[in-house]
Amino acid sequence: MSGFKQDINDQFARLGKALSNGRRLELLEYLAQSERSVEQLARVSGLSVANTSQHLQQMRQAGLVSARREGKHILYSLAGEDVVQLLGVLRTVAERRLAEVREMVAKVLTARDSLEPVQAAELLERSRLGLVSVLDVRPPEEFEAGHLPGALNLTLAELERHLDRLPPDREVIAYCRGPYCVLSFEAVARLRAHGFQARRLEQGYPEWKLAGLPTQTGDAPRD
Amino acid sequence: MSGFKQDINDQFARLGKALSNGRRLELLEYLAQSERSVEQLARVSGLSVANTSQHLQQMRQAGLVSARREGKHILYSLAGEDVVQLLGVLRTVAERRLAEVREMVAKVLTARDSLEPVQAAELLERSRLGLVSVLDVRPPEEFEAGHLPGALNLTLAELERHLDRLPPDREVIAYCRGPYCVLSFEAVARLRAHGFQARRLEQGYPEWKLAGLPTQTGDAPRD
DNA sequence: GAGGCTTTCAAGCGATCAATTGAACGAGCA
DNA sequence: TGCTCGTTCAATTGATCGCTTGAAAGCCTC
Repeated sequence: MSGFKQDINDQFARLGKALSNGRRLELLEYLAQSERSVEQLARVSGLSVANTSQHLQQMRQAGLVSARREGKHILYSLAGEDVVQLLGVLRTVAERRLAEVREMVAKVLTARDSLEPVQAAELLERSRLGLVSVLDVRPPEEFEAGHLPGALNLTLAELERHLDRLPPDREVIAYCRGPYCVLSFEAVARLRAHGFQARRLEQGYPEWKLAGLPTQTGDAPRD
Repeated sequence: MSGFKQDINDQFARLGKALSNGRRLELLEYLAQSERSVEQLARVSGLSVANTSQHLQQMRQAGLVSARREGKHILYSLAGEDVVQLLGVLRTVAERRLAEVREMVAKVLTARDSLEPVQAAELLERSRLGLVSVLDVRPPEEFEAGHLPGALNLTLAELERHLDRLPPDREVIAYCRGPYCVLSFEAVARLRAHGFQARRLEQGYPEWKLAGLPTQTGDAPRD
C-alpha cells in the first residue's frame, strides 16, 4: 500500500527515461511528421538501423510510439497526439529554464532571422486574405502525409531552382518540423537573400495539427 | 550548424533525464506543495540526506528547481509553475499510454473509491453554495504554505479524533498533493466508514493553484 | 573566532545505458 | 520450399547512474 507512491512514480519515470536521450527526441520529432519505417528513420537521423530499432523499442515500451506492419516494413508512429503535447511542454520548459537553450536559440535567431516569427492565428488570417504564400520546407514524404492548406512544398535543395513558383510581391511564411527545426530558418535566410519578404511560422506542422487547425494531405506537383 | 539539431535535442534530453527517476519525481511532488529544506525532503521521502541533495542538484542543473538560503537551511522550490504543468502532462500521457499505470490506479480506485472524483469546477460551485466541506489531508506545513479557501486541515492520524469538526450532514471533499496522492483516497475511505458522504477532488493542490483558482495561505487552528 | 548545524563533495560499488558488430529471426515472394 | 531483405536479438565496450559512506565545506550562533 505504501509502495504505491514509489511504484507509480517509477512508472512515470519510465516516460522520463524514454525522453532522456537526444537521439530519441529527434526520432520523436520525425515521427510527429508521419509514420516511418525503421530504415527511413535510421537514414534521416543518421543512426545505424540496429541502434534506431533499439531506441524505437525503448519508446514503444514506454508507450510513446506504436508500430504496425505493412508489407515487409514495420511502420512506427506516435502513440497519440498527447505525445506531441508532451514534447511541446518539455521544450517550453527547457527554453524557459535552461540558459543554454535560450543561448542556442538566440544564436540561430540573430544569425538568420531577426524578425519575430509568425503565430498560427496571424498566418491563418493573412493566408485567408491572400496576403502570404505558405512554404513547407520538409521532405516530400512528410509533406504528403499532411501539410498546411495551400502550402507549396520545396526542400532547401529545390528552393533556389524554383523561386519562380513564389509570387514575388507576397510575403512568404516558411515552416517545417517544429519550433526548433532549422530548415525554415535556412529557408527564410535564402529567400531574403533573393529579395523576398520572408518569415518563419513559429510552430511546425505537428503543433499546427495538434491545435486542431486545418490541414491537407496528398502530394503536390513535382518535377 | 548541422549540429544544432543534435545539440538542442541533447538539451531537451537533460530535462527528460531529470524526470527519469521515480525518486526525483516524488521530490518534485513535494516541492510542488511548498518549498522545503534538504533535510525535510529527505525525511518525507525516506531518502538519505546525501542522496536527496544529489537528486536536488541534478534537478537544479536541469532547471526544474531552484534554491535559496534561509538561515542555516537551504530551501528548494520548483523553478516555476510550468514545471507543475510538465508533471501534469507527463502523468496524463503515462496514464493514457501505460497499461501498468491504469491498472495500478484502477486497483487503488476500486479498492477504496468507487465513485467518480469531483472536478475543480464542481467543487467551486458546490462550495460556494455551502453544500460541501473541503478537507485538506496534507501535513500542516504544506497546508500553511497554501490551501483551498475554507479548507479544514486534518492529517490521517488526526482525522478520526476530530470527526466532530465536520458537519455530519454535508458531503466532504478531500484532496491532497496530487491526482495520484493516496492520502485523499484513504481519507475518503475512513470518512465513509464513519458514515460520512465523501469524495475525492480529482486534482491536488498544485494543479488547483496552476489553474489559477483561489487559494489561501496561513495556518489553521490546531491543538 | 569556536562549535554546531545543514549541506555538499568525493570515492566506490553494482547496475544500467548507448552504441557497435555480427548473427538470427520472420514475413513476403519467387 | 528456399531466398531476400527489413528488423530484431545478443554479446560487448566504455560511460553514466543511483546509492552508500565518510569527510569537507559553509554559514549561523554563541
